[in-house]
Amino acid sequence: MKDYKKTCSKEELEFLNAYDSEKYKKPSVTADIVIFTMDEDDDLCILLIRRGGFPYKGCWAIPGGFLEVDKESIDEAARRELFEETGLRDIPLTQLYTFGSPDRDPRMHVVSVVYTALVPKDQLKIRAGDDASDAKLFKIRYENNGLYFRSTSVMISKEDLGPEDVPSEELASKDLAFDHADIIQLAIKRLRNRIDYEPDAFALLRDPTSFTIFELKKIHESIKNRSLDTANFRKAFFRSYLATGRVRDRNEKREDTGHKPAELYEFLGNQS
Amino acid sequence: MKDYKKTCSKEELEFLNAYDSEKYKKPSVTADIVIFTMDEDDDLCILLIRRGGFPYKGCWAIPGGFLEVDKESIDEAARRELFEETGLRDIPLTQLYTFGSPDRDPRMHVVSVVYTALVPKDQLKIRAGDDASDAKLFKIRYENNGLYFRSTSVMISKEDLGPEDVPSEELASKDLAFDHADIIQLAIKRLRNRIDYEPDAFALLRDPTSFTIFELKKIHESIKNRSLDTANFRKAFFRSYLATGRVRDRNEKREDTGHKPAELYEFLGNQS
DNA sequence: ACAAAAGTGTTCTATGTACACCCATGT
DNA sequence: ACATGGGTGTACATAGAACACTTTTGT
Repeated sequence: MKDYKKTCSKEELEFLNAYDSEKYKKPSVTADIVIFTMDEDDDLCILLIRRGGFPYKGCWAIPGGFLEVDKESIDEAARRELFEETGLRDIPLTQLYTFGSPDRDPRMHVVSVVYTALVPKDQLKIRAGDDASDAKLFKIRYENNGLYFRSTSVMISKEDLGPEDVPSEELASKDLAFDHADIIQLAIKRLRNRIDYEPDAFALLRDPTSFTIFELKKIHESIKNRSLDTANFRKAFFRSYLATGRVRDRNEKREDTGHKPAELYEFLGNQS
Repeated sequence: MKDYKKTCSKEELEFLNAYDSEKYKKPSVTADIVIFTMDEDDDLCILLIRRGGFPYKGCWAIPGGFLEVDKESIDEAARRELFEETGLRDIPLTQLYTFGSPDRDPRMHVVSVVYTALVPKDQLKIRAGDDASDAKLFKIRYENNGLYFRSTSVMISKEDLGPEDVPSEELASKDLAFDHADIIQLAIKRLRNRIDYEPDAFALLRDPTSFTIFELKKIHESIKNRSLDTANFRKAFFRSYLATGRVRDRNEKREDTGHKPAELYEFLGNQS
């Protein structure tokens, strides 16, 4: 693909060099990310950023930024945004959906390619970016058929403030910037559908190389927002992951837990 | 969303009116469509267009075009392209994926939002557009772990040429323009996954208001590229569609077919 | 002793798959 | 008579959900 100009005819090369790509009006393109994590209470959370400038100044929004034209793919732009916002690389990123109504942003026509990232507990160090005045984790809450967000008490920030310094904050869908409430709703829906047949949950473990079945179960429970049967979850785990070689039994136990020690497992990924 | 400027502060309104959206370089955005149909042999086909201009002049490509900025959403752009290419409106369109590598198009950085359309047999009247020199249906063929395309003998075109006038044409993935071979491969993969739990197959019926189980089965078979058991297909059909009210028994039979008359059914859609 | 989680077993039902078989029609 | 599809029934394996029960640890 990169060598197209080297292999094409002289006539075509002339056409390409004379081509004026600015003759048509273009939309702006952003890569945005819905970043999911588990907090200390084993609740599903998303990372939101308070907007420092217009439009929607002061509102909470999902992280994102403009595509650097001719320099990066949208996938790379999403990875770059994730790194700038969380300091994390090599996190599984999946494309969610692309939004492109002309009136999404009052400044101009913006096409947003949205990705979903699953970030492991504890590894997340939120960096409040230069253009963003604040960043916070919000628990996802479902109340009277609407979506709400409550900021987690334990916060990670630049100054490492204690829990007392960060008052709990409650957000409704309508308080979010742009169409980000719709985007988050879709991301949650997709995550819930995927969790039954994709190994997404492993990406949210504190340590995928050493975890118990109960820890994995808690992730499934908070994503599905309902409790699961222990026996049935184990059976499905053994069938789907241990028997297929995607998970290995470490033959070690998690001890000093206040209850019966649990077997530890290691996620090996999807390699053959 | 449209009334944002009416409800915001004077200060913000000044900001928005002074905002210069052209200060950053933007990519081009297109809406492209993978259009699936069944041909007379009950084989799965896609509609391809032969490119009349550079780049990839003379190569076959999926239909698509640039987003009209500030005028339409990408969904609307895809619907517009579908109408311009096939003359069909109100066809189910689902967003497939967004491609955005800088080197996809040798002219400039193009972000393509790709949609999948399922077009019913017979209703398709291909219009060779002004910028496209030719349009054809291609059967999808799987040979030695690669994807190939063979043009259907029976063709619909402006001049209504007979079958003899259109020689059969064989295409390999590498003969397609841009990264369209990858796009088509992904579209087929998604269609195959969806067919088991989404009512996509009904959209490919000659007449969704009057069809037999065998006709529906043939669509499933050509999408999955393998034959299915009659008894099992019926059972699944009764369970999934008749029992849930998404399909109605017409209490009529298809006759004069050279075999036992078959019961006719009507697809009612997904309304509650 | 008790809480908390670890871990095992049984039962019922729904689904997917394989396969054997008979039925009705036009040629 | 026969090809072609229409249509029914049985049998088996597996997956999911419900639930009862025992085990092992730290406090």
